[in-house]
Amino acid sequence: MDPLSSLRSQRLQKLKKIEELGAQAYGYSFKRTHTAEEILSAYKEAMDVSTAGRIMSMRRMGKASFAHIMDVSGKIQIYVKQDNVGEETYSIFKNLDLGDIIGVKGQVFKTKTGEITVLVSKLELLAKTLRPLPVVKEQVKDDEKIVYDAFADKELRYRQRYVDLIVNSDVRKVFEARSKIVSEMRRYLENRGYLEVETPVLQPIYGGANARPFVTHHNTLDMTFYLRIADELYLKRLIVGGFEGVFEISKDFRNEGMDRDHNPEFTMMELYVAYEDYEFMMDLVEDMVYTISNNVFGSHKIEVDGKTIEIKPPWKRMTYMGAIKEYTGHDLLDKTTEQIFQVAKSLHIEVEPNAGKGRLLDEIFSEYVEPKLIEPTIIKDFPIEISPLAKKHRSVPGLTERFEAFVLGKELCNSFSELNDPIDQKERFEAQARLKAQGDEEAMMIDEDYIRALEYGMPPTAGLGIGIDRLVMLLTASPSIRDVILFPQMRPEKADKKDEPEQK
RNA sequence: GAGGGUGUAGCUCAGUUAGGUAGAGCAACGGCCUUUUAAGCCGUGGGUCCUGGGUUCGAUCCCCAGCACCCUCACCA
Repeated sequence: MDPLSSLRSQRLQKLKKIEELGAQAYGYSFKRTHTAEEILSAYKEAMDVSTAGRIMSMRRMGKASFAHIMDVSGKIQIYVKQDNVGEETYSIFKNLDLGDIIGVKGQVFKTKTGEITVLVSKLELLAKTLRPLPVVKEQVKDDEKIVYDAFADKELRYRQRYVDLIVNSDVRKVFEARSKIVSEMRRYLENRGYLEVETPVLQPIYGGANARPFVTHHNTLDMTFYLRIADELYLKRLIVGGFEGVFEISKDFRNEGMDRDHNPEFTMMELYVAYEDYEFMMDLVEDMVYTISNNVFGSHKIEVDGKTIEIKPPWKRMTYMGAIKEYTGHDLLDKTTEQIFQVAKSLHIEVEPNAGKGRLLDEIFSEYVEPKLIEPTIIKDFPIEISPLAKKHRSVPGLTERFEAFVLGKELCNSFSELNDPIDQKERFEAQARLKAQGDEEAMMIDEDYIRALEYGMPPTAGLGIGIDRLVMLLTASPSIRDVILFPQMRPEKADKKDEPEQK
């Protein structure tokens, strides 16, 4: 027998003993009067409480034992004494393991060492564990938590997030923060009167971003659908339809590489506001991120790698070309493709010989500018070639009214004055189609229905897309997207003999 | 896609300097123990050393291939 199943069978034995003692191993409900944290904060000598949680540590000394049980609020120590609970319950207790979930009733007291503890008078098993929990020990010293033998194997933590959440309390904090961030964002947008809507995930024509899609098939219609790569084109159809402020918070799917910043499915918030432009959106995004941070963390500073990032508006603003000039010394506005090509070469950027202007600029920008944008910075007026859905700049030819905000060298959001000229939009789509024909798998498809919608007239509109995962990474100082996604995408687990159901 | 790293007990890790099938702490099991607290004391059990090949009398270790995860770069928002 392998060791894991021997640990399991020991637990199965205990389960049997407990049942033989007439107790139930899997309860139906348990009425609590206090959470662990409430007991600590409401402490009064001899206060009666009823609380429940998972056994995280046990110190047994013959006929009396201490244990800590943990619920969502924290940990509380319990003291189980045979004289108090009776022999029968105590023998049940002796068959409990770390990880078991129990409910207890009793009076609160302070031990010699001053720890608030429940002196148990009644104990009920609510769920018996069959698998051993990773044993993590903690010691609190001068407010600093020292963790011994932390459950640290990232692969196991991501694959078995339930275990990670049980033993690594900071993990839950990240996801609680994530939930609050989304909820604060929703409230922020609703307070401004914008309407949350839902648009299709399954799309016959994908669009709104440059990315390769997931492909699927509908049986009854016998046709190909794509999982959306963006919500954009549907949301703007709603602006055509007369809504004046709509947003959607939802999953997008991109069939691309996975790394620290990319998960195949990720959460996006897109917002469209009629009669506004990108300048309006710059102010909005600054204020929104600042407000969310304040409301969730009570702070507008972020500590990362020993750096302190101030996110209070106003953020630094630069033009795209201005930023390239500042960080490379080259003024590329009004330059020809050939001239830009030469500059790229002189900057030691590898470029394909037939790369277009937009591509060249994008390479230079990504290489020389992006990594420098540590403090929150808004970069505006992007080249038209890489902005097929953005409105032409009102005064500078070749540019669009598009901006992105960067923090810690990474993009935080993407926004523009939306292109509402159907003829211009059609030409942009056609340019994309030519790129696609040349083999650019990420170029956009022509969406005739979207053009038709624009032909009915879309008011001037400001649009914004903000990646929720990356915003959460920023605000929680998480180094990997996998740390802010509960169940990140992983390669399938190898079939593990140990995990096969036992034959009985 | 390229390079590097890691993979040993349920968990965290040693180790095999030079090839002879392996150790610690915690957890588990048994005994003693009715206010302890990262680990009370004594004892016991527990391993396909990631997988598959090769070299060898013999491989956890050396060689080759593969898999998973991590890091860097590339691709990519």
